[in-house]
Amino acid sequence: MPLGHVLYESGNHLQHVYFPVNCIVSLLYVMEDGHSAEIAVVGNEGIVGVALFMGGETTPNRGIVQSAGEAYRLPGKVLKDEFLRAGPFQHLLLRYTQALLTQMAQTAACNRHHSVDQQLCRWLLLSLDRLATDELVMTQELIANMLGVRREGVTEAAGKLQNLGLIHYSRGRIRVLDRPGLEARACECYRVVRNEFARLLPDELAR
Amino acid sequence: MPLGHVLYESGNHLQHVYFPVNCIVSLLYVMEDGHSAEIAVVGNEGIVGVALFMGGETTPNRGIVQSAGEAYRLPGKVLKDEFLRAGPFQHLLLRYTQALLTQMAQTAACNRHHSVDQQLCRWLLLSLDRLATDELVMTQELIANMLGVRREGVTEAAGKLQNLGLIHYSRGRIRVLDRPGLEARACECYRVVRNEFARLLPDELAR
DNA sequence: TGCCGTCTGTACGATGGCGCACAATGGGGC
DNA sequence: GCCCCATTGTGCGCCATCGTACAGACGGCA
Repeated sequence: MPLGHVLYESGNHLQHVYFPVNCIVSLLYVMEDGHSAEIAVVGNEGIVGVALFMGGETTPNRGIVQSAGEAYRLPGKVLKDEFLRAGPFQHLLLRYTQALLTQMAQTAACNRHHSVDQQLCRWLLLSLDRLATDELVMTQELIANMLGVRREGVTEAAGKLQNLGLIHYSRGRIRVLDRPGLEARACECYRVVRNEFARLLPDELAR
Repeated sequence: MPLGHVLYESGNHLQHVYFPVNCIVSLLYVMEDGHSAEIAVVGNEGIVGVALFMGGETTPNRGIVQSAGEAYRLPGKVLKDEFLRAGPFQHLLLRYTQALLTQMAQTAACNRHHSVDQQLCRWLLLSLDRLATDELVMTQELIANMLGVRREGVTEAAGKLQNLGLIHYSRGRIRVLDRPGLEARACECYRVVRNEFARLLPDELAR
């Protein structure tokens, strides 16, 4: 799964679902004028394509690989059959979907009230939680797309964080040096989402 | 269900689910500093308390009556038992939940990119779609809480709409005079949400 | 009829983010 | 080892929204 690969496009009927292993997938809404905003981010705790088992077949979003890596792909039909058996797997999928709901809700609130600085911290932490490393391969331009802000805004915010010694970055690589420091600067949204995932999916995160 | 009644509070375990008949319920996230933002709005097409059957029992949101009226209340256990029978009712609930996902996603994107003017139009239309009348009983102060903006911002935006002859309001009552005109001024977000609800819940809306 | 409290209108400086333009830097490819 | 281009840094004017403050206006109630 290379960086930037589009798993599905807004409105297209999904053929497969994906279980990220060591990659991250962003769910993005792309507006008519080309602006975009990240709705949620999915890593190995989750599944890309909940619309398949929820019954909608498609959603008005784009699924795009935000950090390269591997993922399992499963034909939609296989997943749907398994889902319909109404076993523990179904419950797991539903609990994950609720966690996703929370993440989206929090994104909405965060977009309304918090500064770019805070959102960048939240975003870095959420992404990092879904990877095994402390390094992200990602240009500021791409981060800006995700957050739905200007690239310059990200440059400025990231500059502050670097000056504070919280992160180090250069040409498309961001390394996190002080995680607790980042958390302290992030808004409550990060914590709310993290706690809700921990509550709903304790086993998944323990793996 | 009186105006302002809180159906559930952030983090509380839900005891019941509600099926609005002629009222509207807002799902609100309230921040630590007291600011708030509406996440989604539920009318007679939907159900309040999806967390119950999704398996989470609770969500970090508040459910509050935004327009007085009546609703059916069902003990959570009854709904859950029915849900577990995995019949058409389950499918309906899941499709509704997906529609809710779309509404939240669109709210997030809208909060990021659109002006107060546009969002007010979207909000009025979404609320109106969930009522039988063309009049909302709601002060600008409350609308501001929902949208997560200043009351003055709503006053200004509403003033423009009134000058254009699209709405008429006075002391807590808003009447919509020109619906197509409002739609024209609303951002794409309204249309996306409406279309998605129509696609996922054709029968519900036809009632 | 008159009062009072709620609701709406208006003003003003502050500020954060936007759009644009362009400079500086550094890494990979030749 | 050098060049080119992707990436990052910086500056500037603009505008929407914010916070605050206070003035009008309407309507229910005494």
